[in-house]
Amino acid sequence: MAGRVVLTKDRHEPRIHDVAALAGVSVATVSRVMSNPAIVSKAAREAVERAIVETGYRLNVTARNLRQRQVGAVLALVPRLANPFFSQILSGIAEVLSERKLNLLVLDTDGPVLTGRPEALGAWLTRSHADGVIVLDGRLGPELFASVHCPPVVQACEWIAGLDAPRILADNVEGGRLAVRHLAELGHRYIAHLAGPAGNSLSISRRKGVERGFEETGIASEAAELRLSGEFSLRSGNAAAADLLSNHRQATAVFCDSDEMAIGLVHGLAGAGIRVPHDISVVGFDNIEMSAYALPPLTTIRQHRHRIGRKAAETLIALVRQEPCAPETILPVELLVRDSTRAPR
Amino acid sequence: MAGRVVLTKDRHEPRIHDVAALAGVSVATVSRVMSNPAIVSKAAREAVERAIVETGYRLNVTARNLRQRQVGAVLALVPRLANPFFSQILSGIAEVLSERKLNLLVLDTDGPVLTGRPEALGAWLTRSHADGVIVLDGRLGPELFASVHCPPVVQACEWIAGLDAPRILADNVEGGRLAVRHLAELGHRYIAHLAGPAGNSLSISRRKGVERGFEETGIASEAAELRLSGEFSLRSGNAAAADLLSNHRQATAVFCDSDEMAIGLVHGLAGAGIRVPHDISVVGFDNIEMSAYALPPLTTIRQHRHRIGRKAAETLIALVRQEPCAPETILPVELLVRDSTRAPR
DNA sequence: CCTCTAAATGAAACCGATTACATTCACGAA
DNA sequence: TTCGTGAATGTAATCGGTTTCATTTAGAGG
Repeated sequence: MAGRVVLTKDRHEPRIHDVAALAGVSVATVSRVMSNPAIVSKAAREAVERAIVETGYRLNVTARNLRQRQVGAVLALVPRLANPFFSQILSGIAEVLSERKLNLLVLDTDGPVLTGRPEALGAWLTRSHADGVIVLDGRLGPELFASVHCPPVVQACEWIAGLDAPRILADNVEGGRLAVRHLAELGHRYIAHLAGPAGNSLSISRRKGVERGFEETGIASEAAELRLSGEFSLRSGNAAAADLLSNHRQATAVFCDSDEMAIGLVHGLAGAGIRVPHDISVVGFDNIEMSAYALPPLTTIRQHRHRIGRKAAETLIALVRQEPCAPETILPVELLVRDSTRAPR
Repeated sequence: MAGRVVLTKDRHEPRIHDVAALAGVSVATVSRVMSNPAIVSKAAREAVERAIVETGYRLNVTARNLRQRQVGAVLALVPRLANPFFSQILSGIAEVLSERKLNLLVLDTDGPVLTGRPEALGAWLTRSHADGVIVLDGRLGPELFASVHCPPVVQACEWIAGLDAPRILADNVEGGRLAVRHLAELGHRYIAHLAGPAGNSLSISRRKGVERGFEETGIASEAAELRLSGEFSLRSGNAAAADLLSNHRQATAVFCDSDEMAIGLVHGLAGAGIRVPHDISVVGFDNIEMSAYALPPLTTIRQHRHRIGRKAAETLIALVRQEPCAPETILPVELLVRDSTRAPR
């Protein structure tokens, strides 16, 4: 009997056709039961549902995607996947996407395959690879996304000059301003700014806030030139300590463009016998989880990375659906005062 | 005028058929030029290559995947995407995958869509969703992966009891042993162990190493019951400080199952006026980047997370290709001595 | 010149779904 | 009875490639 052997290994996975045959309907009806049950009669629907269970049928997503000319996935371009800063944004993105049954694809733009030849990235920026792209790397060139093959793009956190795609940003200007005002109110007049790499979009905005803070508090002349730069990392923060001590001895406080740099800086200062906040005050940026547990716990500017990720994903989905969406969304930041700042001696 | 605009949006993207027509060959030849150029004549190949450039043709990956009955993607199941620990493993995975032109799909098993109903995960564990799965979450049940629809699975870091899939692990036993021996050699006899959640596979292995260390150094009787537990997080490490101080005052050293717990613990102890390593020594596990910059810099067990990720991806690829692969791979760990340990007072 | 073989190529089936369009049917109105 | 209408369903085209298999072609050997 043909029907008896059901569980042989070599029999192919059940397809929609098999379900249809067992339920005694056409494949179109089976498809409708899965996508829009309301339009099929109760009898047929139940027969199909039984047949699905009985055959152990699973939809082939690739086939559906081909027909519907979609991919069912969104690509996230992250500068350094190993960096905790980004993982929390990704987590926000992942949250929204999985609600929409979309997959999250991750590409490390600093991975060995891509480094050195950014044009290789172009191969991934295709409508057949992803329905949309979320860029977290501000270093990429705008021309990469200019191709007609490139799906809709949203920028989050950092932004790319010349790229006309919606941006989801923290209020970096306000963050810089808050940090400086906090320090100025404590009585600091010589405030150094440890920024990111030259040209980084985050640092540019924050610098603007810093200078606004200087003006508002009337300390522009003293503080204006106390500038350092790093690359957001612990290591570069640590290295900045030496720079600070040799070139900017008058500084009594440092505002850092990332918590990691701040923690690295504190470490470096400690190595030179300088204690925070006793000798120098330090303010970070980001409020990474670690900052609350650092010694001393770090005063910092909190940005809601998870929320940025969520908003970026939501904006991208709107963009893909051709719904209207704001060209720029700025999410609020707040100052968290902990123990790394106090009045200068 | 309708005809005037040549580059209208509605003209479909070029397909393989268009390339073939322009090059004056069949679609089969075009396909061969892309997948196996060696078997087509030089003349045809060059004509096709020209046509590809001229039309701006891009392969539709979905169509190819459908025909080849593959997905071109690997799914990583991570417990908490926002946790820096996992991002570095992911980065290793991503590296290998992109070398092989495979996509990395990420699913946060702690995301709001999945929490509370792990069976929802089953929908993703299908051959049509991914060619393979890398599980980083030891809390999932083995039955999830037992379905005939589930693609090949590899476990990394943590492992699931009862799941018969290759495992890529750090040498956790040796890590526990190294930590204890180091402390014992410094003269500690009352060594507490701050483990992960009860039943966690990592903690079980490390405990085994800890006890081996106790025996080897002859301190089993003193140290055996100095046990604490947390959940690998900063917060739980911080909370463990109170527990330690109220229940295990005699401890002069603590071995923690993660650097994050260790840093949280140091923070909690500092709040109670206990200084590390002056009053208590602390050893961590993982060697997260931050541990070198903590105050004090943390003595810890280094595990090569990036390498674990790479190895996991490589193993999965072998598995998918039905090549032979080891059921268990153990990667070495090493002790890094920094400043959070010293002889007891 | 004929035969044989290997290389190059093309026609058409195939992957597994969705969906446009046609068809059937039941029912109420004319 | 006849017709129109809308709901339910089925047939077949379609998405865009890959790959099997058959055919053509070129070159070597007899």
